[in-house]
Amino acid sequence: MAKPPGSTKERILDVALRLFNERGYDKTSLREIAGELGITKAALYYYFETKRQILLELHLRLHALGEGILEEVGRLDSEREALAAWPRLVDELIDEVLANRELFILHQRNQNAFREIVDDPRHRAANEDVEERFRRVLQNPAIPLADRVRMACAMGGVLTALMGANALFGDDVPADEVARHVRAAVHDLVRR
Amino acid sequence: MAKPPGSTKERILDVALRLFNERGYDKTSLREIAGELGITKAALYYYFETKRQILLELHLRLHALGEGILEEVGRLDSEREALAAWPRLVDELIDEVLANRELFILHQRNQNAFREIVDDPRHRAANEDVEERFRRVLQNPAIPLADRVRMACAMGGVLTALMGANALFGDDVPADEVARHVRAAVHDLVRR
DNA sequence: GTCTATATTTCGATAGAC
DNA sequence: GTCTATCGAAATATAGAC
Repeated sequence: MAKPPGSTKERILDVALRLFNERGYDKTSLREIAGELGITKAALYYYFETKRQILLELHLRLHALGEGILEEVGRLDSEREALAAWPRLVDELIDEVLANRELFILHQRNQNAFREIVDDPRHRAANEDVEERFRRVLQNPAIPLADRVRMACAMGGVLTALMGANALFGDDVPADEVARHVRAAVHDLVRR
Repeated sequence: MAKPPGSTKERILDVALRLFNERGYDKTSLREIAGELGITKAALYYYFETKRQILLELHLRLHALGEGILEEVGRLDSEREALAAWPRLVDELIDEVLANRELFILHQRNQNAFREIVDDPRHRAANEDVEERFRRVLQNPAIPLADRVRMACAMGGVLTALMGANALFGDDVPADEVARHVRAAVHDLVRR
């Protein structure tokens, strides 16, 4: 499952991630990706069947990233458990966004593109349980709607403030300082 | 500036908005837009010079929407003024998102597409002062970073929870109830 | 594994009749 | 103001040599 980190396939994915974020998935051609790697477009087809597969593999990277946190989310059945766990889960989300900013930005900026891969069997297998787990919390009637809304707001706030940190607050603000404030802010949201 | 609400041009914009949200800007062809209106692709070019112009006009709709709120933001120079005004400004944002959900979703889901129009002179004229006004608040060193981060988190939370309300909390939750909880939640963020 | 060359499709945009 | 017909560009994807 974990590919050697210098392999051509991984280098393709790294370049694709960067270009998808710079120009958007639809406006990035395979020719451009290949060009940055010093190979030709045709060579990409040795590693990926279609352009979508490249996007899919990047999506699976995000999945792999969140497996630990999601497994925990899935076990939060009762109101008491969920409310107690959320501050810690939000902290983990913050850490992961900081460590994998590009990957999160890809998903934020290419939401329409990702709708193409939802039918792919590889995506379905990896995603069905994820959605199920999230539903167990955010659509759980045992938890008051007010608290579920606060959880969603916290997640949205974390993503907005961290992914757009430089654009929002200026290029000179230290990322760790922003992160510290985000942590404090959203903790006020999820802890009663 | 305000076009008759039943005119062909407005109907084109309405259909385009819907299709851009359903399939994404890049994957929506002019042929599809025309087809939904019962006209041909060539007829669209009587109203718009390019496909981008359609996206631009939709962007200007959002601008027109936020003029009132933005004018107020621009006047918030001091820390005291800004902190005092934010709860009310967040409330106005909530109202506008509720009243114009499709328009906000367009911008959330097609961030890459909008980067094509930043160079358009019509966009620059409308946008430069907007960014300037936001910078006056979110990049104002007179306001503690902690508070600016809270403001950004509040905005992100509002957008996430309201635009994704059905997907997040289920199709059966009443929108106004979600809005009420969002209001309460983000008020905890921006008021100290 | 990587190349050259090409097939195929689709799209944005234009010309000109009505 | 809307149409038919078409152009030209660019993209994904494939075939087959090396």
